[in-house]
Amino acid sequence: MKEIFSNGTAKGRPGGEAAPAPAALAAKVRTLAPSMTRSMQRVAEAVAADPAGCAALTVTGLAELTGTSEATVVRTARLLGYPGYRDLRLALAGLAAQQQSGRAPSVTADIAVDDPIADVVAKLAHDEQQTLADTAAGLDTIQLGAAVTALAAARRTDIYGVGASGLVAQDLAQKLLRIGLVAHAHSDPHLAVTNAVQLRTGDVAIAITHSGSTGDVIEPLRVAFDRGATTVAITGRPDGPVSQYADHILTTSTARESELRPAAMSSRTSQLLVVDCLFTGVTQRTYETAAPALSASYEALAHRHSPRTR
Amino acid sequence: MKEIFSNGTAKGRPGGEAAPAPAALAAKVRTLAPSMTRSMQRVAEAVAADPAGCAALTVTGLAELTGTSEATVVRTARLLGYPGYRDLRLALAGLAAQQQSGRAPSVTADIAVDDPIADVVAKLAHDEQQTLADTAAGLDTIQLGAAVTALAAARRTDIYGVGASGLVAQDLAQKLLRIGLVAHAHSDPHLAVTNAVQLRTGDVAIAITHSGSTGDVIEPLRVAFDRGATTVAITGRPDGPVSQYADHILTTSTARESELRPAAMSSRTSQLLVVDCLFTGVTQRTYETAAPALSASYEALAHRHSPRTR
DNA sequence: CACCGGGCTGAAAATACCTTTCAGGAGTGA
DNA sequence: TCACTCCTGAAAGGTATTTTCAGCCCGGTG
Repeated sequence: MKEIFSNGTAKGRPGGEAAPAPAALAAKVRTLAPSMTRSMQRVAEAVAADPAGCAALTVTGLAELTGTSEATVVRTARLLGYPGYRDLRLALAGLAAQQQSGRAPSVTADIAVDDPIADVVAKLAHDEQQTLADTAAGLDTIQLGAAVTALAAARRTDIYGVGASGLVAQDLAQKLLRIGLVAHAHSDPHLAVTNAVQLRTGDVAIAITHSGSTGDVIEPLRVAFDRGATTVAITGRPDGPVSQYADHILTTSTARESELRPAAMSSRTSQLLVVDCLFTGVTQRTYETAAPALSASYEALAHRHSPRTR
Repeated sequence: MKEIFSNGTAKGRPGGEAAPAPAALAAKVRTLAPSMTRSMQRVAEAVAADPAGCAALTVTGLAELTGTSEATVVRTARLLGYPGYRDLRLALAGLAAQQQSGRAPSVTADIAVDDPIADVVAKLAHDEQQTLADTAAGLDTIQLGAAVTALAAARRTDIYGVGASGLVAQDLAQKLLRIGLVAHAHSDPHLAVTNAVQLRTGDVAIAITHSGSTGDVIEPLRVAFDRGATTVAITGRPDGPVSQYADHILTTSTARESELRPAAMSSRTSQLLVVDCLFTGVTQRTYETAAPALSASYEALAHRHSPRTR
């Protein structure tokens, strides 16, 4: 056709969308899995389970292996952020090579009801570490940078979260207050909406929801969006309803969950890392005012600690 | 040696030598270069010089780049031990990935004011992972087990925490409520004390304070202790004042902190891991009642999530 | 100097592979 | 039950890779 280097892959990154995903493929699979259809999940699963093996297969081979069709394989590759299967396969080969050299056994079984307490500690710690690594790998630094910029310049910031995410929202609010910003966390949906109405261009609204479809936080974000505020979504489902009102989307990773390890646990870890990144970014950006504010709040609290404990 | 099948097809000969060449590609190129024709040398040279770049090219692209033809590229790939160009390209992608991973930005360094956002993410994630590892290693499983036992049998549980630790306290309370226990988090010191008075033997009181000397949480713990309740302290300073009223002490780790990474950040991570361990332990211990309670709360919340996103 | 043969080379044909289209069909909500 | 949406795979349609083959360069030879 018109292209000379048709599939050339060209470094060109037009819209600046999903990253080609280097090593964070397993994480991406887990993040996107819920939004996949059954057949696509089968493909994604096979890919995540054995990158090296899949890299050796053609589209047809992988389709047969998973009992699906070539079309489905290509669709899955697209969903994972690649232009087509060819590129997914290249990435897979890279991943396989890394694993080969990395040699990480990490035999992490699920937590069982009869696990001794020491095993529980080890497994929980390991899982949370994994969640952190996945989140860091999957976080879009462009989006993050944009959110930081907006926060640093905001007249005021409203943060919405309910349930477990509500605590994360409060954590972020506490942090931002400490560096002299005007931030408030809302977990009451009604108050959140009534406050959102006050926002205007230049202000920032942040919605935190793992599922991406929590009506109670989507509604205030929508209001803020309509009022012209800069809106940010911190969610594990970037394709969820919340995203349609978000100027910037920060994706948290979705870790394996089980009965003894509810989603709320890993999503919280992931969300907090994102929150820390936002906070640190803003602190850097506004260092001149943030540093003295931090010191001041630190000193003010010193009095609350009784006898000095050396 | 003489040629096997001059220009014969000779579809792969498994039994022979021909290693697929993992990472020793540059070496192979040098070894085989003398036996190559001029055009093939040009191709081999390009491949050795920029594996990543070549991996992004199609056979046609690489032919143009080297000023040769597709046929020559394929011949070169064969000479290097691959069945065809496709496989050489996969190997190249793997090689590129390995090189890529080789350069890890000194992630252990402190966060600087002018660090690019990507470094901030990496460093924060790394630090939190470190904190988790430290906490898991330092946690006394005997004390933890004792605390779990007390919680599982408690008539009611009060949890005290202020500031950042207050959020952790709420997190624990939320979790315990979800498995059918009676738990409440207090961040108001006055209310905490008035509630503590209601506790009696068999009940549990938990104080969360990083410094170990936060008067606002020590006071209610003291009251609870005096009333005969089982008391637990989650603190980073096991030698602090809070410990004198604690039956069980769970130690959180104190990670390196800096201006851009206040203690509150790592202490929170550490505290949350301990909280998760407590929660999981209690869930195991009371599985018969906890499991249905968890399912029930999960289902109750499903309604709060708007349109199904599949 | 003319001729010849071997084998490198790239254009083009042939094939394998990847992508797109499209219609049937399962699942869902009314 | 019916209408509807959207998943799904078969097959058509394109690209990329591989193979074939004729031309050409080069050195050797009469």
